[in-house]
Amino acid sequence: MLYSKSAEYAIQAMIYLSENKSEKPIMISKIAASYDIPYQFLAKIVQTLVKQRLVKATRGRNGGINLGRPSHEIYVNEIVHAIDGPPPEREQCVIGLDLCSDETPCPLHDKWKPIRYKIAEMLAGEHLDDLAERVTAKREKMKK
Amino acid sequence: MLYSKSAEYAIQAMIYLSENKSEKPIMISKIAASYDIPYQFLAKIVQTLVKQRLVKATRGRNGGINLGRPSHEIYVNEIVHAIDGPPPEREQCVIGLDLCSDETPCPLHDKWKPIRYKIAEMLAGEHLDDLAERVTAKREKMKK
DNA sequence: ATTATATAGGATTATAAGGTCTTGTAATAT
DNA sequence: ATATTACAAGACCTTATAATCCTATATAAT
Repeated sequence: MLYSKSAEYAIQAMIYLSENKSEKPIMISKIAASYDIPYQFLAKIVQTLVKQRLVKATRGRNGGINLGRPSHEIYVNEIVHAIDGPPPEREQCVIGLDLCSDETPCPLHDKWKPIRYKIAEMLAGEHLDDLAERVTAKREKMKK
Repeated sequence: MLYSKSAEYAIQAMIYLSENKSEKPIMISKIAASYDIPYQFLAKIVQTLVKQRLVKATRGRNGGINLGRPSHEIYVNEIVHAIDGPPPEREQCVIGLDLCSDETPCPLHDKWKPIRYKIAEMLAGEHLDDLAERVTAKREKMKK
């Protein structure tokens, strides 16, 4: 809906890294198993994250991946853009009408614009530390 | 984003019908040309709209299509559901976490829920008459 | 009746996203 | 040194959406 399946997996993987902070690298296969993501596919996604410096990879025995930066400095929209590419320059019209803009708005324009803004705000306002914390809290709650 | 390309074309076509109200049927090819939609593709989409009774088709010479009901009684979400199928029973989590619900919310849950509601509200609140009127107004504005 | 014209609909192709397979390469424990 | 382990990366397969092709069928004008 808001991003591709790949980006979704990337977010999940990075939440995992954030939850399991450790000096030692964490294996991609472990993350894949934990979130039930196809291993090979996640490995590919991680390659992109590495190139974008969102995660650091350590090769070889005892290798794995770590966050590229502290978890409170990584925001969800960064992950999405790293995987799905940057957002379009000119936001496109909801009903695909050419020449739709603030000056000549399409019929849904005025209702859609604030919603689109809210979405961007949501993704830009959440950092990994936040997410991981709440996932952990959720796990606790579910044990009961 | 909110619906498939097919649904987008369907909305455009029905706006056209709403703008050009007439007793006589309007040709699919004319609509396709007007909105730059691949003709054969639109024809196929229209077949579905006909089955769902959102438009009425008249075959043969001088044939074409008309709205199935008055334009002020047709809402955008009906068109979307007719083409893309009905919305899922259980709304799915934004970051794809299983077991995400109001009771055990995922990290983005509280921010996403009201946005999702706004979107549904937007699509359910706009009827064709409204849209067509504004498209017409827009055309006028652009002439200047 | 015949012909032109428009939708109906099955079969097929194109493209992109999602997912798998296989081999290469770096690091380290032995 | 060498075997093992884990990421890197290219080629390939699968599925869904988007788009096209071709023929059938209905209808109205001639």
